[in-house]
Amino acid sequence: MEVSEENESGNGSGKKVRERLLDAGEELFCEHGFEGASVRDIASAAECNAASVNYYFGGKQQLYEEVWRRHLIPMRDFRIESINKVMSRTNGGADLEVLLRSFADTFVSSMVDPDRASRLSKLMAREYINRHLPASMFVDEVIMPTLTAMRSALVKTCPDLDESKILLVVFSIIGQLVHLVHIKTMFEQGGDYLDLPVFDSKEVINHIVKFSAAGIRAYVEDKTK
Amino acid sequence: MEVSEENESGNGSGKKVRERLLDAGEELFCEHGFEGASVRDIASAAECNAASVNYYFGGKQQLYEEVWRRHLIPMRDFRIESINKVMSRTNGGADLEVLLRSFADTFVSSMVDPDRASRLSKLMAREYINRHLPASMFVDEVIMPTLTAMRSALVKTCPDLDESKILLVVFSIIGQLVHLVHIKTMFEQGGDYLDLPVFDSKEVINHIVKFSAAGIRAYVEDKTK
DNA sequence: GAAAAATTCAAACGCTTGTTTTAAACTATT
DNA sequence: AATAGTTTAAAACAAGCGTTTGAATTTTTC
Repeated sequence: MEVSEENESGNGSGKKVRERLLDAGEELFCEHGFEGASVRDIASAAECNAASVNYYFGGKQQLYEEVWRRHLIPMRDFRIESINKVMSRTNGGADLEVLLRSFADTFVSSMVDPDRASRLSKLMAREYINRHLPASMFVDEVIMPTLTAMRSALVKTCPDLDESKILLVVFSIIGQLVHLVHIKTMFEQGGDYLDLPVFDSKEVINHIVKFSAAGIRAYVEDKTK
Repeated sequence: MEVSEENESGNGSGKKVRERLLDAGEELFCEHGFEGASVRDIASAAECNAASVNYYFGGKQQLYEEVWRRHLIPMRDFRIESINKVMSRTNGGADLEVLLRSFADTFVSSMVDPDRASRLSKLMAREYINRHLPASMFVDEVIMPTLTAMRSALVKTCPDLDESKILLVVFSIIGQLVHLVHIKTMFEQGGDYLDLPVFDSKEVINHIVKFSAAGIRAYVEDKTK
């Protein structure tokens, strides 16, 4: 009845069921969301029985949380590291545009592993809007670290930016990025949006950087006057 | 077996079932989304039998579309009218901030009827991300008219703004507004986001106006140089 | 007022969902 | 080889979904 604790030693070739379930769960949760991915679909993608989800994780919800847990800390570290890299490269007085582009890039492809690069960002964009993780988990591990890292980077980059406005500024940037990811997902999943102009992600990110930099400087100029 | 066509004369006091279903459907779809609102819940909110949904509308999907259809044209007209009002008040050379504020206000409370003011905007923010209407309906009746009205208003307000950038600019504005509505909804629906800063809608709209105006002017200045 | 049509309602249908059960199969230890 | 512990798998379960049915009721029509 109890799961052994020493089954993390993958023997190289064929992964064990628990890990296959995590992989399949990640794939299907990212693609179809929490409700959209059924336990049976996940199990059959992992080539195992549906009951295994409950055997290994105790339920669908816990599998979902476990899928996140695998990537939360690497994601957070990757993000902070990427921000720090920008900050150190320019000795604190970093270029605002460079900072914003770095943040946008890591947001849209928020994993080190390029295979699941854009996958997790879809899941995150969903999670921003339809919460399925415990609030504490998403807020503590994703939102707050992001906010904190961006806050300190922004005050260094724009010393004249009022601290009370940083939250709003980050809100605008994330709002645009989430929207971009959703539209990307929408187009990928098909549907006939033929009369709608196509979005090129690189072009949109260029725009978000420029647009947001100008928006931020509007507040900076307020203070310098 | 056929529905009579002359039951639109509400006799003042108690509405007929068909209309009660539309009202209840609107309420529950807005609050819990398409999948989140069950036919049985809607029927019991409308104080009628669940089978009536199929009797009057042919199914849940058609009820959902009918809920939209009731408000799409008024919504579109209200929006365009609101934009036109701004444009005429300033004889074409409208203030960019005034235009943006008007658009943001009508987006967040996109109905004439103040009772369902913020309700429909929730539904629309959902629909931007999880499509349940036929693509043609949402694109033709919501996205395209919005885009067209904003495009022409923007070219009048900012003659030096490159037309190719307008789509991106509108994308940014809508991304921020959708994000605002979702966060508003999130907070209203509870959950313990106590350590997260509270958003004041008026303050956020003020910010979006200022932030976006600066973002737009970044492109204008490009061209004037 | 009777016949016809429109509407309401409870019940059931067929399907999918997440989860539990139960027994068989495998794996390692003694 | 026997045994105990772990893992798999098919089947069943209970609950929810949208929808259909068919009979009862109300309303309209003649």
